Amino acid sequence: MAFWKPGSKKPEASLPLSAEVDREGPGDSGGRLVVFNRNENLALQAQRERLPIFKTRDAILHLVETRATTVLVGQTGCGKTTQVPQYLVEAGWTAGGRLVACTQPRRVAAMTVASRVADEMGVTLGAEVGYAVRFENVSTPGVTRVRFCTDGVLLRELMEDPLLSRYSVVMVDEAHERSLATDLLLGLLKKVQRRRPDLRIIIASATIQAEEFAAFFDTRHLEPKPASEASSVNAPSREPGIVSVEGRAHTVLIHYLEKPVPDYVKAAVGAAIDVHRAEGPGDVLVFLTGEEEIEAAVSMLQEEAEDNSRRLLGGGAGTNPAGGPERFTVHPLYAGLSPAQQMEAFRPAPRYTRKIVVASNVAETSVTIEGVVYVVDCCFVKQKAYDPTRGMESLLTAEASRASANQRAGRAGRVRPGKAYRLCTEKAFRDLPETAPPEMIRSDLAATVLQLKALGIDNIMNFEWLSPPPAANMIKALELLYALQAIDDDARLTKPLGMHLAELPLEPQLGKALLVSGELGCVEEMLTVSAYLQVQTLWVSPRGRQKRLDECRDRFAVAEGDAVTALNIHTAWCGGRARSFADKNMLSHRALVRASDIRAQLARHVRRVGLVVSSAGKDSAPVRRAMTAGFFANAAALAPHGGGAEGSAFRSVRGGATLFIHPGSVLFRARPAMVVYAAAVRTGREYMRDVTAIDPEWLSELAPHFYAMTQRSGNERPADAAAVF
DNA sequence: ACAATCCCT
Repeated sequence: MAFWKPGSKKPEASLPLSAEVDREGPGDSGGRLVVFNRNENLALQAQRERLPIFKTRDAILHLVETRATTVLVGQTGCGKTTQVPQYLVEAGWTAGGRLVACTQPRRVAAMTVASRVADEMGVTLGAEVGYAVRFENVSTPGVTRVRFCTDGVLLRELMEDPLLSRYSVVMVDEAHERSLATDLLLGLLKKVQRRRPDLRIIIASATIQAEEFAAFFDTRHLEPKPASEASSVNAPSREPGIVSVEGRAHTVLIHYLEKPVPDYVKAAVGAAIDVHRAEGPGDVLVFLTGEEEIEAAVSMLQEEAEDNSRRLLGGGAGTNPAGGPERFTVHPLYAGLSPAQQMEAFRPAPRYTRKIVVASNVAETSVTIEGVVYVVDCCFVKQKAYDPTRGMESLLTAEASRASANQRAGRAGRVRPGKAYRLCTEKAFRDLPETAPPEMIRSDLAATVLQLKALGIDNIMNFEWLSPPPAANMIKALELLYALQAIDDDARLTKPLGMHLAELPLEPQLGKALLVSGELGCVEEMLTVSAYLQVQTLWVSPRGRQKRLDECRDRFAVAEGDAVTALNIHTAWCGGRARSFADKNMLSHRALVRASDIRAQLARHVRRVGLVVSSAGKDSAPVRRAMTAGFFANAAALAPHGGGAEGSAFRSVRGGATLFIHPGSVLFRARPAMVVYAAAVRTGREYMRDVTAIDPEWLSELAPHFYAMTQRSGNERPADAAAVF
């Protein structure tokens, strides 16, 4: 492997936090912390005390006691997620009926970590220890003391209880990931803390971002409280404390390329094969950016595996010079695969066989593959970007950050010391950005701004963002909300429309489409459409079965577009809700169940808002009118000459951009005169997804204010936006 | 000769 050069700094000094659940900890369960026979629990207690974090237990509790905010820096497997909430319980933070919250960016993490902690505390999940994720609230009012939840759930809770009055401590875990929800939550928590000095915040973060969080929460310069005020006597210091916990990960030796390579997919395949031939036992995890690359690499490796086993003839227990197996198997892993296909990548390899998993970013944070000792990293990621002038999100392949590459490398050090091979030179690596740009600054902000307004934050320009989004993104969001009549000329939330939109767990445009269905007499239908537009992978798409998929889709497809097609699917699915129905039609059973769950949740919201549930029966026009009333800003007209085999070209009504119908839409080959779309995304071309054919007349009828506004000056903005200029 | 990083209310 002459083309590899070991990194000059041997193991990475500090791998960032693993985003998954800390698994270190006592292996057994049972035993209880609130006990009458303490001896029973000695083994459990001893194991908890062996965790690296135990050494800093007192320091953590001291900081939480004396500081309003504590930043907790902890590496993979240090036990922070499972132990800190328990320390807080032991130290009395849940006395007097108060709760400790611990937020996670992902549902599975919230659920599994809650279950783990309940085991360690010897209580039933849902009693003293519970969790809350969308559709599932496993907790008991008055009994639950520690509550794990997604950060999205806590954000919603903030709308009902703006001071989070039930909580004594909120721990925001995996904060270094800088997801939109985490950033928003941290900004709001800072605000809450000003009115509730007793609220303690713990931010669990990777090393490189600890200072940034600490600086953000440092409020020593703000309004020193008069000494006469009783509450200030015991008020904690406004200077955040930082505490660092050592991890338990094994060292990972990093290798770099001596020279850059022109094709990283081929290079990744070559590196995986080199590792297989030269290294000892242990599975290989290869990071590439997306499905196309992954499938290409898998087929190359598959070919090699077949040649390889032909060469080996029988035998089966052969080893290479380093003692590694001679045989290997190959598995793709990305979120678009069905659960059954994903399982293949997790199943341990047969004896005398090495497993090579070629994965997307799912394997960086969301899931862990046991047994990985070698990582190959292409050092690229697919990253969302937002173009405010076009109101369009795009997905571009970008350089990975060093933090992300370190996280990937860390996947090799879970079971024993490992090795990581980066497909770039060491110099190129040093030039990579330290961290990825926070999601907040590259996202459509309409829903975020709406939520802030609903929380009474009227001047969003003055909101203390952890990373302020570009002004253009905020203006775009305000313009859209204004056009939807969710905010008025003074940029205040309208009543009741704006309020209701903020309460719905939908993007504002779709929320508007759902709310107007009351007047249009198609609430039943719009509940279904709204729910189906929320699920991403409705169709199963195994490679090489494109024809069959098209046939299946044609069974439900109608010329009115994807929304009306969803109605057909839902009606057919409701016939028996059978898995066999899903399989027969190449639909994802899981997605159908999820759509039904979302539909039920939306139905509850809609009833609370006072909509009378109505149905338009077989007439699709009201549904398409409702879609127009929500997505009028996303209208596009068939271009006179455009298009060919790649689909018809359209021109956006506002802006005149050239757009194509996404190949996944039922209207891909159709040529409707006018459409509205729920989302536009740029990959190679600019594509419209979730497309509905409409009557052009409807635009001026259902959104006169918007189209009149565009014609008059094209320039009118609500007050909040105007203030920037 | 057509497309899909990843999460979440």
